[in-house]
Amino acid sequence: MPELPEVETTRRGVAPHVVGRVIAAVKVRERRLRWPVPRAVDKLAGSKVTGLSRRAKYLLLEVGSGHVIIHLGMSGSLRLVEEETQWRKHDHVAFTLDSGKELRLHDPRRFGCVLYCKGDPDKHRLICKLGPEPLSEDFNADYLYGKAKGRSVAIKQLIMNANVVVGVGNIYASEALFLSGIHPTRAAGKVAKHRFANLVKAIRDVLDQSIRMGGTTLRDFLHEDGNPGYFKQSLRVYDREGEECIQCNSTVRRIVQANRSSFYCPGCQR
DNA sequence: AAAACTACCTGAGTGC
DNA sequence: TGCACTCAGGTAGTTT
Repeated sequence: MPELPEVETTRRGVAPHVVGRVIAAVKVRERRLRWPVPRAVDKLAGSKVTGLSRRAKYLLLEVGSGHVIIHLGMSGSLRLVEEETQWRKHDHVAFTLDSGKELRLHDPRRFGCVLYCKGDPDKHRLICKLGPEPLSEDFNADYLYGKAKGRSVAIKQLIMNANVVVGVGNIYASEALFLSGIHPTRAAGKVAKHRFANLVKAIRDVLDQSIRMGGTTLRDFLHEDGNPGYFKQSLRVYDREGEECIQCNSTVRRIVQANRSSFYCPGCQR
């Protein structure tokens, strides 16, 4: 389940192999992703890739006149393979490069997308309403406090809301709340003002650490080269229900919020 | 406006 | 072994 660190790790792994290359062919095997892959994507054969950036969990492949917007959904991954490599089940889209390599999107659950955006991607409907990047200076204690003020929604749901801040998925939300000692069900508006600095720092730290470690691996995430990341072992509460807290003698609990698992320590988080 | 809920999808895991 | 079932989760879109 790619979260922001996995997407960033993918971007860094893939970029050197695609930027500056010409797309020799586009192959679409399965158009039915979250939204149908538009024909405009097929027509990019012959275009040069001039950049690969990221906004939230969207990868933006810059081509001559616009961008290919790629989202990995929950089960997607991008791999670079030789053009002759046998297609795997659930490989849906491939960009063949003039180097002979191919960038392939693999996504069993097909929650991801491959779209084309002409012009400024920041104006695209999927991107224009997004909140700040968590690692940018725009995301700070004052900002988050302002967003939380008067809100009754649980703090965990607030930090997972992409209109508030992007890139905080289910795993890192639990981790960041543990690090900052905040109970996941606490109403956002009832979190004391002084705690937002800790929460912002925790979100930054957990994402930054994960990027540096190459992304968490859980279930079906694989790096672009097919090797798993190594962050799972350093998760502090996520998927540790029933285990002892790493910093007190309490037992990690699992609850369900908005149909998602939340893990927390009842001793450390209030 | 905010919050709650639904839909999309497949594979892994569990219980019978 | 196989079937039925639950769960996992990002996020746009719809309903309350």
